[in-house]
Amino acid sequence: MKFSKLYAPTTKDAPKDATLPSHQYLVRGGFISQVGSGLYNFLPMGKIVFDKIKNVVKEEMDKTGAQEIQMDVVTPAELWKQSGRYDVFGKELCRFKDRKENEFVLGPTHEEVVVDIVRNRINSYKQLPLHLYQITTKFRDEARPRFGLLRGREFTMKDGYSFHEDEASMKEEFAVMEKTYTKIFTRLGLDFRAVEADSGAIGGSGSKEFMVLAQNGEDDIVVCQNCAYAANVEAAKRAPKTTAVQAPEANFGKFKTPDMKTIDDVSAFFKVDPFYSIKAVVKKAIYVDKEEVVVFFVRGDDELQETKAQNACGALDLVDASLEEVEKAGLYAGFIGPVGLENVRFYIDLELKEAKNLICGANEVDYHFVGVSMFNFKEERYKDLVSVRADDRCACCGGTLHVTKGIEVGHIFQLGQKYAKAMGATFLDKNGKAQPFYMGCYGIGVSRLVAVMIEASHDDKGCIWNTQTAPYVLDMIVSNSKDDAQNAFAEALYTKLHDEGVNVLWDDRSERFGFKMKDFELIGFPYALIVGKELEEGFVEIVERKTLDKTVVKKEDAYAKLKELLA
RNA sequence: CGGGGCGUAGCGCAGCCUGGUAGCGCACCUGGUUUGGGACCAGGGGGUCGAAGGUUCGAAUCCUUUCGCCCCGACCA
Repeated sequence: MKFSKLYAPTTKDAPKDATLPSHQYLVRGGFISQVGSGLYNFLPMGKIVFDKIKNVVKEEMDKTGAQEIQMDVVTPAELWKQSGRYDVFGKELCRFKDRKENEFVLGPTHEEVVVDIVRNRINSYKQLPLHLYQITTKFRDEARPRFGLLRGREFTMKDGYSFHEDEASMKEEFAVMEKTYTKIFTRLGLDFRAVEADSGAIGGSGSKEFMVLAQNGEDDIVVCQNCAYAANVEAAKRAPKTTAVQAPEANFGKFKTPDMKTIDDVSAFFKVDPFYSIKAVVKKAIYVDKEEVVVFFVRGDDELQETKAQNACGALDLVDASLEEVEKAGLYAGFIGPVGLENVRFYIDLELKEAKNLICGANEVDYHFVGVSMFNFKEERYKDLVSVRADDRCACCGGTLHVTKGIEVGHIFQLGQKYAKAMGATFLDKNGKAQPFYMGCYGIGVSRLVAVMIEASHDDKGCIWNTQTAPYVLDMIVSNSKDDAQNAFAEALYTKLHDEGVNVLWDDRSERFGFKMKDFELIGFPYALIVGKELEEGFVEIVERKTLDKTVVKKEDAYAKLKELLA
């Protein structure tokens, strides 16, 4: 490709709303252009990069025997009503009606559609397992699109769905996908971790996220310094917390604690470490048909993890409860405790089970209990509720846990029979009995990966692509476009490389040297060949984008050297 | 969804407070000089000032409504 013909509108200035490097450089480098909130066009180079990433994903998926299909972006609302997600999904689900007033949705994911595809067509266990996937457009009406391609509303995802006769087969495919995803992200040259994750509203049991470690990640991940344990904070576990501080020995009793509403107030008053107190967090849980105030109890020095809390009570959503709602539920803010608490749904963190010598609210204004022991609560009240933090201990090996930022690029789920059951999709098993399918589902954010590649690899001059994903692997810069000798040398080499199928760009524009170099650095081709004034003495230069190191080579050696670098 | 900000040329902005019919930098076009780090000189094109309504002799500027975009938070399969 000649640069003079390439539509790559590069700019010196970034759009003012671009805050992340990936967003700035992809726009400045002429890869993408914004057309609306969370909506982006891919320009020629953006499309090349996108296709390269997509091909890596496709190749690895095909190797596993998964078959590519394409489902419609527009899907009838009826399917969503069958699965029950029409009401559950919330405003992210973009709904609309056609001219005949029929209801549709823009697919944010395709479990319903794929179940409809196999329903009544796969009738026997002999036809299983089956894995269908697609790489297509999705639409989610995000509350707040941001970060360019990282959180757009329209995006491209690889989503695969597998069908199985039993749980064991489902788990096998899950393991295959974990390996496959590892291959894909390794091929793309990314620094990533597979982490334990919350399944969210999609449902199912086991789930793992693939996180690229990056400063600007949206997710917090807990990583053990000692062993392989890694998890999203939403699902992270830890070894039960302990303390060296002496427990306050006291008989059970009620004490007046005027106006002491915080853990700090109370622990200072009783001169007791917050570890030995119980913190109450009041939330309003929202269900399909009702709203309800729910109380969560954790140690005084712990924090509630909201996703865990939401899972504990099975709510669609948790929001902060207003003071008014708290009072209406018969609670006294600042003096709430599990002992004697009635008529309110509540949950207690697992680590408080059988704990002794605690202080908690007495459910009476200006009073706290001391010497509380946690014995007589029902088993189902105990749930994992705490937010794991840096320096907590690993549940697997006791090592120190650290917290780092990650960008989710892949997520694999074991869905079980949830969708097949809801939608009546069954097959006949070996005993001739109708069974709902066991399903797995596996996603990769393909368009998001375009941005992630840059988030993970850039400097203050621009993008740094690797040869696997670069729009062009080599940028040939003719320093003086009026110089016949330089042009002739460049053209000969360009033609040779081009004919051999090397993805090379020839900057033949009549711009000055510095201008072309800046574009090379901004766009971030892995290598540049500079054909300049030293050609007269028989030399050209090869520049590596990553290090910006320049190597002078004899002009007749340039071809061999480039072939070696680009191999 | 709560709080805030911004819409003036392709991009980045000034002008608005105190109304008088629009300007700067970059980009673009023509000619010339230049050619190893985003050149220089000369000339030139391009904006119904987001939209609608109102006040006024007169509105980018004041008032009302509306649309869009962005930031912080909540949210985020």
